[in-house]
Amino acid sequence: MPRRGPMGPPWWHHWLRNCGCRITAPREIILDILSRSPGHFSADEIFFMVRQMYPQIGLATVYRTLELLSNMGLVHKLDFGEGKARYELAQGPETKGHHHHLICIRCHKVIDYEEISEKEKELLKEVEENLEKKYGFKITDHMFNFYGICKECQEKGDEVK
Amino acid sequence: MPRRGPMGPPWWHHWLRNCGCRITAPREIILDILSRSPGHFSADEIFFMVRQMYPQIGLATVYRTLELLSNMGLVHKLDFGEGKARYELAQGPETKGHHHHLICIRCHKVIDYEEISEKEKELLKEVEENLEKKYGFKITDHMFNFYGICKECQEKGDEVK
DNA sequence: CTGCGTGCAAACATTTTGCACGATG
DNA sequence: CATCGTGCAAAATGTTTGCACGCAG
Repeated sequence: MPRRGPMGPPWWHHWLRNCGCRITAPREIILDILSRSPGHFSADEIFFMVRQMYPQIGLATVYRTLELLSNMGLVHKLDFGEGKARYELAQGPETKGHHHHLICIRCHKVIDYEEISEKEKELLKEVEENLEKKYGFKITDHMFNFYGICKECQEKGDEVK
Repeated sequence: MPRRGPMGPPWWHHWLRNCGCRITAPREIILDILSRSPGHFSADEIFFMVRQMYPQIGLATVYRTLELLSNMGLVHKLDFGEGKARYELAQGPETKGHHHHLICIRCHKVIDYEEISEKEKELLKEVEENLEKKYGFKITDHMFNFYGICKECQEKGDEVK
């Protein structure tokens, strides 16, 4: 069921092979679902989505696959302070390639924003290059979070109890 | 034991009062410790540090206090993918006010970096103002993470197993 | 045919919660 | 002196692991 181009294997096959990993149904289905679903999903949300196409899957496999993909840099493991991780595709043909969030520290609402100016893009590239040089890192991705209090929570006042 | 200025109460008293919270020994000690310890600490690391000054403290109180401080925006709850949260002071007289991390997706090593150019500072301020206007958020903090593969892990090759 | 990957269930770790007592303002 | 906050222990939750079977390469 993975969506493919006019023909040939899905784009992620070379990622898996390059890492010495086998191509299996659970991996294909998880990647397929992530690649066509924008947003951040918890492991059990992914579990339920995958189960609809592949009912015999186990939750442990979902966790193992997500960790694998995360170690490959294909998937981004996120934490918004809810006590469980969330995941999103980090790399892919249709990925915009940046993950910028506005997170409310009271209600944990998350807003994705996409706006990014040319100036920012340039500066970002510069910063990444400096970091790579200085620390010997091979940077594959980034995530910018802004924390604050959302409109609704501001209206509730400053009491924190 | 909290370190105070020449006289008068520690700087965080007004934060607590402003939120309608009482000033108690556990809260004072946790804030005191965080404010003089740079770095990111897990709940139980903080628990052990606090216990040395205040042995009767319970781990639950540490969690409750950290959540409180996090909701106030005084403390930053971080997740580097280790399966437990880490905390650091977000606001305070000596806080540099930015939390920028370089995170290895293989070994989860975290490098804090402090370098930030004037150009970046300006742009950041601009971006924050735009976001506040556009989404009605009151931004209190931010965190920038760059993900990649550290020098050591690069040497181990691409196999991810 | 040789491992690697999977499903299941049990184990683990961290974090949260209920309750009765004690401290704060 | 009325609550709010705390300590303890138990519970809940999310995530990891051990093992035997099955499939990819």
